Amino acid sequence: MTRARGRPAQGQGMSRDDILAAALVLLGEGAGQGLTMRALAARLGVTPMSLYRHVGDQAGLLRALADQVYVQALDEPVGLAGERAQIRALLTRYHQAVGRYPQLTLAIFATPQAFAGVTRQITARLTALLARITDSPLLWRDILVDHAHGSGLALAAGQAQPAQIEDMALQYQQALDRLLDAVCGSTAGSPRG
Amino acid sequence: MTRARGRPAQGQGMSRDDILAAALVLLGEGAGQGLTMRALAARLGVTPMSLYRHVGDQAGLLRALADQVYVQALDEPVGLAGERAQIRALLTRYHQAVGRYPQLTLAIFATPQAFAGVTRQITARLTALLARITDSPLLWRDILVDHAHGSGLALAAGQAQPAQIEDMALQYQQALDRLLDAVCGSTAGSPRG
DNA sequence: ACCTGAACACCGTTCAAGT
DNA sequence: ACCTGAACACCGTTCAAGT
Repeated sequence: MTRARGRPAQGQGMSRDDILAAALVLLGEGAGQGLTMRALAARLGVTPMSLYRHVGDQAGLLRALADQVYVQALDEPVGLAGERAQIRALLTRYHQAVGRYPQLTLAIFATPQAFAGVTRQITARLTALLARITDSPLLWRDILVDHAHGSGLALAAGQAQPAQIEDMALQYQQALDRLLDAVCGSTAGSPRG
Repeated sequence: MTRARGRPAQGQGMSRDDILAAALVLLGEGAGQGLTMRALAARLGVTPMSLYRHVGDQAGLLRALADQVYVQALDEPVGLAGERAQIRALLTRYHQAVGRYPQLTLAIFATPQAFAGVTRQITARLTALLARITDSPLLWRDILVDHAHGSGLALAAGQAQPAQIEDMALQYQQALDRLLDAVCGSTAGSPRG
């Protein structure tokens, strides 16, 4: 049951990915206030301190988790024509990630050092896409990202049941469509939006 | 220095308002990860347990703080004609409150039991106002509230300096105006928006 | 290199006093 | 009614081992 004291045998040590996977399971269970280093270590059958070699500290763990969770928003969708459709897909996937682990999103907001690099990639791509359909790409980028965060965090406050999550996703898409209408409508030169 | 052990003399005990005021000071200092019962008690020169008779538990404290901070959003503005102007004033004040103590907002999202009653009043008034200028008041209510939350919380992540806060307020107003354009524009029957 | 145990400085909260 | 001290079950993290 308890692990040997010294260096583990070849292939017996836990990997960084083992830690991240266990952390996501813990977050997925919506366990209490969420993720702690000690609870995570207990689930892995390991002392808390052994985590530090792999993830740095708690902020490092959160950052690694954010990277892993949010990177899926950047998945290339195949055969999606038009900036609007691509923006829609990008934000829908990002919102899905934010809403899937609201406790993680909350923890990241409370731990600025944990802000993921992949988030900057997402906003950069979003800005580039917006620049092609509006004169105010930065303004709309902030609006769309802030709205996605607020909508995703409402899941944390709502103690969302799995059934509600689908509803929330639909509601988000509705809201997003209205916002994209506004983005297109706000540009004089766009061909009918 | 240290307080007597028994019941304090007349008028010597701390009041609930003393606790809330000290908590806001603590939050305002952006102290570390924020508000703890023990740090709050230490600032009041009191043992942590003495707080519990006044505010219940930590969720109760957060709820009381949220009520006190967010209620200012409901201040009646004098001589503000038109639904749009009233919505603008309501949301601007709400966003100001959310952004003034982002740590509090974050803590409330993480503690759903702490959700303030005054928040429901704010959304109710917002819905009533929206119903008079759009066919989809609930959809736009969610969009506007989620956006205000996301924008306010960005302050927590950004470790905002006081100077930046003014900029953020201006940026929010710009964004809000665009969104209100969209609200008005989305209704066929409105007289030119 | 990778894990352990003990330790330090914290948490929120309950409970039995004390006046 | 209102505050205290001791206690319980937690936190994140450092440090000196152990293999």
